[in-house]
Amino acid sequence: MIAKRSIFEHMLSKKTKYGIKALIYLSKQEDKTPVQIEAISKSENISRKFLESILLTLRKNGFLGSKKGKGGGYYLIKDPVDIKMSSVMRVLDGPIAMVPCVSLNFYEKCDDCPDENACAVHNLMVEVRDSTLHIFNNKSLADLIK
Amino acid sequence: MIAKRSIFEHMLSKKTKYGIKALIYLSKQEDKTPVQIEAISKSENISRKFLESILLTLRKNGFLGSKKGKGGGYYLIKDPVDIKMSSVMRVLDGPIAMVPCVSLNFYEKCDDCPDENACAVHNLMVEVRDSTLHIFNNKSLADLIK
DNA sequence: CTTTAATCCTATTAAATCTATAGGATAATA
DNA sequence: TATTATCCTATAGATTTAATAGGATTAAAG
Repeated sequence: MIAKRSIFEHMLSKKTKYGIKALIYLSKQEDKTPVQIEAISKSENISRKFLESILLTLRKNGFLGSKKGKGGGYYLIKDPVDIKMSSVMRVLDGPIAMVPCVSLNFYEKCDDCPDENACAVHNLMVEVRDSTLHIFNNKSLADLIK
Repeated sequence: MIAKRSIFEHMLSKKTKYGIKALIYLSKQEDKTPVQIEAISKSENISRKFLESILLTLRKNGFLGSKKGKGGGYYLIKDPVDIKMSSVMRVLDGPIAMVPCVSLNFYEKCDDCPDENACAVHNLMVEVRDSTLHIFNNKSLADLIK
């Protein structure tokens, strides 16, 4: 009874998806009062501990600020307009797409491919990379919430 | 010493990549004489047994024909012009991208998401799906080899 | 100054998936 | 009948993702 997978199934890891949802949640807050993990977790149906690690990553990478102790929590420290989806996805990593030989930031040569300029698969994936990146580069958190 | 992954790393599984390479190899044959797995395996640096299972899948899905016994092997039974990349990728499955809730063919609801029309992540991924699918739908095996 | 509430941090487990291999069954050729 | 090659199913190994555990740290409140 396992549903067959589509070619689009795992572009977005749960980690990244949850991260974006948390960012959306935080950007909808009226003021910049810290919000507790628990609140976001419940509202968005995300495992408390898993979300904790995700928010930690977002904080360490300059998206969120935090406050410890009573009344503590997380809050956005960037303007949603300045948070590009591509940067969020890079930070939360998760394998989203394609082959390493096509990566701009973390290029890696394919073991099997002697000449990638002559590799038709490579060139196809470059095309997909560019179109996808174009979308993620031009979509901000602010765009997502409107 | 593990290289950090990019957001584009695993869009294309090795299975699919090898499958496309095999199809390209076969489409470059002069005549339709069967080619043995071994020959493709060596030429493209693909594990013999792994490739065997991939070719089997391609045959069962109408891309290849085969012949057993001496002088046997695989051969293309469709015109490269009629082999769309999207259909190859669907057949060889491999998790390529995105979230199941965005799949046209194998839709699946997200556990965490009560209303996906209101889900900003969902809508973002629909956009990426469409742009990627557009490329794969309009790229044939024939396009790849020229 | 003690209690309580929250994040911080590292490590580890569990589950899923992809990659690859094994080994024999089947079929075709010579 | 020997040889060559695909057919087929099962399984092992490796990698990655998802999730959990448990305590350390910090801050507020009384």
